[in-house]
Amino acid sequence: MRYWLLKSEPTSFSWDDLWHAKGRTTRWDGVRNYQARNFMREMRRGDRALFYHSSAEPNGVFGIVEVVREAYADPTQFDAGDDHYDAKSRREEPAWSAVDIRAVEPLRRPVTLAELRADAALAGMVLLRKGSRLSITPVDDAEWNTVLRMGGSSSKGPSAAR
DNA sequence: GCCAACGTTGGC
DNA sequence: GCCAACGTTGGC
Repeated sequence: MRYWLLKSEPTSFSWDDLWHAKGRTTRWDGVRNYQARNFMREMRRGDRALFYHSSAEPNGVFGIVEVVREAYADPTQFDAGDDHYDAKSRREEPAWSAVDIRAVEPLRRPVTLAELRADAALAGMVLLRKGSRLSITPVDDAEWNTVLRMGGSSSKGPSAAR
């Protein structure tokens, strides 16, 4: 199983929105960056991800989600009424993908961006790299365990997962 | 609101 | 193929 981090601006879709969504599940769509899209295509059912609020007060990780459906064609790319419509994308070969995710549990304490930056064990996190703007980034096992520990999560690390 | 960093677009 | 201009992201 691999780990990821998903960014969302809570003013458009928050951890709370996901927690109260039907089945605590949503389609993660609208990604229009190739690198992020490629990461999404690497996601496998059962992979877990940190749910991160950006452009928020505070910024930080609020919960844990699970991939419940692997990459498929993002329908918003074909919807002329959608903000994420892409006139150049062809149905025979869709440019953009979506996955479905389900909320697993909130962190007991959200872990703020400032706390992430302050922890030397997380210095290599893709999220924290200078200039990093990707909405989907990989998280390694050690980083995952560190963030969950900081957040007081009851979930265990890779060895005890599932 | 500012602005650094980055990705994309389009003229050449 | 180069690269300047532009738009977006996102922390501060």
